[in-house]
Amino acid sequence: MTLKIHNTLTNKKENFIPLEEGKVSIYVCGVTVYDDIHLGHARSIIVFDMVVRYLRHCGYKVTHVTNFTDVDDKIIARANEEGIDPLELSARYIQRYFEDIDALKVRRADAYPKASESMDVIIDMVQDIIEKGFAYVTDEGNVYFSIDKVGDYGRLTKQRLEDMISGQRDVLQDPDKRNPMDFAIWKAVKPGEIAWDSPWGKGRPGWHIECSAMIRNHLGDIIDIHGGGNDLIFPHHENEILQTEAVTGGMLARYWMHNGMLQIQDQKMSKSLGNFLRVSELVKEYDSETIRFYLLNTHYRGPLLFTKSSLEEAKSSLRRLWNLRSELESYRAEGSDDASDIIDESKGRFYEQMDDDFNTRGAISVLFDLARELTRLIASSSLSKRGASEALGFLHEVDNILGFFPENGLNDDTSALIDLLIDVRQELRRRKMFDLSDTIRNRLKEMGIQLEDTAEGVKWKRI
RNA sequence: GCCGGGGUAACAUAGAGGCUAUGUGGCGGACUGCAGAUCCGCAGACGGGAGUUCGAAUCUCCCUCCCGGCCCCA
Repeated sequence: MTLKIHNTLTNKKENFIPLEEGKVSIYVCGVTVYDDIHLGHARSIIVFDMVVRYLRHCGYKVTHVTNFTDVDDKIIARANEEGIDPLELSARYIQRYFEDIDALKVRRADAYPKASESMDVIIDMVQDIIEKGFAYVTDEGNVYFSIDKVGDYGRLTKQRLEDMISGQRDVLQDPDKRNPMDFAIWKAVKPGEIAWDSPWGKGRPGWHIECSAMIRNHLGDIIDIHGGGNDLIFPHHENEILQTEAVTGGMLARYWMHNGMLQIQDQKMSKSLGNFLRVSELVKEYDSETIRFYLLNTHYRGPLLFTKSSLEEAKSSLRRLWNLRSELESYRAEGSDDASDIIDESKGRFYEQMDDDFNTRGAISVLFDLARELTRLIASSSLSKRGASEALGFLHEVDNILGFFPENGLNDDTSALIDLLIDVRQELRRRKMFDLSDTIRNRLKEMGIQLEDTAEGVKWKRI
C-alpha cells in the first residue's frame, strides 16, 4: 500500500515518493500574526498536523517547518493604532497562537521561523535574484521580481498571464514597475514603518520572499511537501516558486497540498471579512477532540460550511467512539471471540483510506463500522480479553494520528469516591428509593460523570 | 471574463461503472424503576437534460446553481 497525495502542481493524485528515502521535509505556510487565529486557520493547522502525524506513523522521519509572517502592512497598521512596536504586537499574537494550537492538541512543528529574524537570509536571496537577472531595483529602492524573465508563469495557478491581467483589481500601481504583474520582493521604507538596512536602502521584505528564503534556510533547495490554504495558491505560492527557481534553477517543492476553505454563512471565514470564530472562544465551549473531529470529518480539500449544529453533531458522533473505548477498557467478561478478522479488516480499510490522499472522512466511517461490530460482541460478552486489548491498541494508533481521544480517566482517589457513591446508590435502588438514587446520578452528571446501569453492573465514564 | 473545487436521502459528509455507504436526526422494537448507553429493524439519495454501455450517482457532452482564487488571506 502506498500513500497517494493530490498534487496541486499536476492536479492529480500521485504516489508519494520522498526525495530521500525515509525522510520527509514539509513546509506549511503559517499565519500573519496581527490577530487571534480563527476556526479557518485551525482547519489548515489541524489538517497538516494530521498529515505530519500520519507520515510519522508511516515511519518517515519528518521535518516540519511553519512560519510566522510578523512583518506586514496590517501588523504595522494595527501596531500604529495601538501605539506599540509592530514586533511587540506580533509577539503577542504568536504567543496566543501557541496557546490556541496547544488547546487543539496540535503537535508543534520542528521550527517556527519569523520573517523579522530571517533578514540575513532574505536579503541574501533578494541579492541573489537580482544578480541572476530576475529582479530589478527602482530609484525609490523597491526591488521587483520581473515576470517577463520567466517563460512559464502560472504553472501552479494554471492560468494564462493575459487572463489574470484582465481580471486584476484596480490597485494603485507603482509607475516604476516594468510589468504590472511584477511583484515586490523588497519594499522601500515609508514614513512611520519598521525597516531594516539593505543594499537597496532601508526597507522590508515582500510577502512572498520570506517563505522562499526560510524554506531554503531550514529545509534546503528542494522540499518534499509544501502546504497551505488554497487561497494561497495565487499569488503567494506561485511567486514563491519563481523566486526559488530563479536562485536554485530547480523546483521548490515536489508535492503541493492545499486545504479547502472553511465557510460561514456562505462566505469564506476570514480575518479581513470579520466573520470569524476565534479558536480561543471555541475551545471554551467545545473540547479539542470535538473540534478536531469536526474538521477532519470531511475531506481536507473540499469546502466546509460551518454551522453550530454540525459542531454539535460532531460532538454526539465522537461520543460514540469514546464510548467504545471506555467499554473496551472496562471490559471484564471472558469471551472466546478474538474478533481478529473484524479488527484486521478495519485496520486494513482504515489505512487504505488514509493512504488515499489522507481521506480522514472515509477512515472515520471505518471506525464506526468497527464500533458497531465490537459493541455487539461486548454486549453479548463474547469478546475475548485478547480481542479487547487488540481493539484498544488500534484505537490508540488511531488517536496517535487523529487526536480524537481525551487523556484517560481520573486519579485513583477520585475513582474510589465514585465507586463509593455507586455502592450507596445501588443500595438506595435496592430499597426503591429512586428519587435519592437519581439525585446522585444527576449530581454526578453535572460534574461530568455519567453513570450507566447495565446488566453487567454500573458503569461510569466521563462525558 | 479566466482558473479551481463542489451540488449524494431531513441534515452533515464518503464513494466513483454492477456490491446493504458513515454519522446525526426520525420512526418501530429489545434492554431499563426511570435515564443513559448499546443492539436489531424501518423509511429515505445521488442538481437538470442528452449520450456511451448489457448496466451510470460514478464516463462524455450541454445546461444550471453554490463556493473559492485573480497581489489582504489558512
